[in-house]
Amino acid sequence: MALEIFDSKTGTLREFRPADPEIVRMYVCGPTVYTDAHIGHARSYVSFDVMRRYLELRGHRVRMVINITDLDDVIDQKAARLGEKPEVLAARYGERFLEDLRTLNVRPSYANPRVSENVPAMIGIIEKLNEEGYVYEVDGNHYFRTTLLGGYGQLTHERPEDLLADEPIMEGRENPFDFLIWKKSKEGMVSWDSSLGAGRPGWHIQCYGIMRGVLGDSIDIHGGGEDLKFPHHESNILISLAHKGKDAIGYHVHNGFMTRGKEKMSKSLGNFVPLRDVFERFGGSVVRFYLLRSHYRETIDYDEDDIEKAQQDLDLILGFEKDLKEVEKDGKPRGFVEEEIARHRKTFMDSMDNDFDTPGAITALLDFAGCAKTSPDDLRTTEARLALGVLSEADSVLGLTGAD
RNA sequence: GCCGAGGUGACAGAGCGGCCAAUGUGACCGCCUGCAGAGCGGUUUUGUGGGGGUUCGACUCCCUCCCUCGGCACCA
Repeated sequence: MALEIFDSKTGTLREFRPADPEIVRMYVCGPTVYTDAHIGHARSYVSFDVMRRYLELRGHRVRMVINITDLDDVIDQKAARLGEKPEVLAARYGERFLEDLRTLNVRPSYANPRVSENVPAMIGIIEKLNEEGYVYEVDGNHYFRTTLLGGYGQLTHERPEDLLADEPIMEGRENPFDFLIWKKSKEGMVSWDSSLGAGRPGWHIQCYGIMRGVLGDSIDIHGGGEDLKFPHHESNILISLAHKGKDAIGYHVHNGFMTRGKEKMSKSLGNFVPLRDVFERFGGSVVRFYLLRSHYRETIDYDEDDIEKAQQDLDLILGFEKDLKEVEKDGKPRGFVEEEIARHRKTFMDSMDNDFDTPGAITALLDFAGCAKTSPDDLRTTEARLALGVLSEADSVLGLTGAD
């Protein structure tokens, strides 16, 4: 069976075929680091980590990049409020974010580039776009001209006019979809020199610039939360069309949201759950397992009772593994036959092939553990070893152990 | 309004046309135990949002309606 991935752009499952069979390139939009991550962030990075791990189990080499957005107005604002330098504040939260990823047992990325470290590459792209007429200035700020290309709305599957709010925000722009690509420098802002004057790159070009700079001209998977589809990823596609004449993304993948009391977690509603609060009660492995009990595109309504259930399921699987290790050593009967082992492995892999269906994959493991208890056959050492091999594969994908 | 994703037992969550509506949790009953827990064995909930259609046969495909969540310019 072949791996199929749901591509947001086509809205369909598509068989996964990387541009370069040797190396799969993944780029996941990282957080803006002005505060600590919440459970929703964890969900996103765990989801993409599992994809990466599964691709690796299938024999691919994967270059996964999660960027860190350390240049942004909200960072500046918070830093000003605290009376510290924006770059210091961003560095601190950036480090804390990477710590959180480790706690969640997210495999180390190929790179975690900061926006601030990649500005020269972005300036190069912006200047080129400017020369080619894609950029115009309004009051010192520079905007990307979206109307030249058409094709806006590819990800959202909407006509641009339907995307408009009641009162389009113009701010002197030619078109409401045009976006800030170069923000002019002002007091307290970290800035760079360019042919467009002193300033810094806008959000959309930041991601695009890093992606191209670190991974090259062809990215297999571009991921992020579903809220990033519009306008962020939509704008990224436009930049790519202007810059290279095509959208260089193979598969646009978006994870679903965390809600709390059925409402989206957000700062304004005050219902977000800081990840570090969760870690006080539950280990990283458990939180991770909890998130993976739902498919990555489903909405998860945050519920600590469910985390406790996840803990129980996880204990069941880990207990099974422990039993197997004992059997492997002393041959105590406990068992099933080889066909059972192969069957459960197949279910696991088939589930993962189905757009990374981790709930199905986890079920296969629970079923595996259950059948081992009730089967009348004696388990031989060789079978224990086989079964442990399957669990080990599963663990390499789900990352059940090794965190905390 | 436009676009997207969904609606399966108490909860989570599979099923991709017949092989079981899976699996785990919960609850209940036993065994075990000085008690409890763990473990083991067993039992359990009028469960597939409504209505049409296709089919010998639909949770599974098609149409339609209802409902939920999300996006519509800060957002993972």
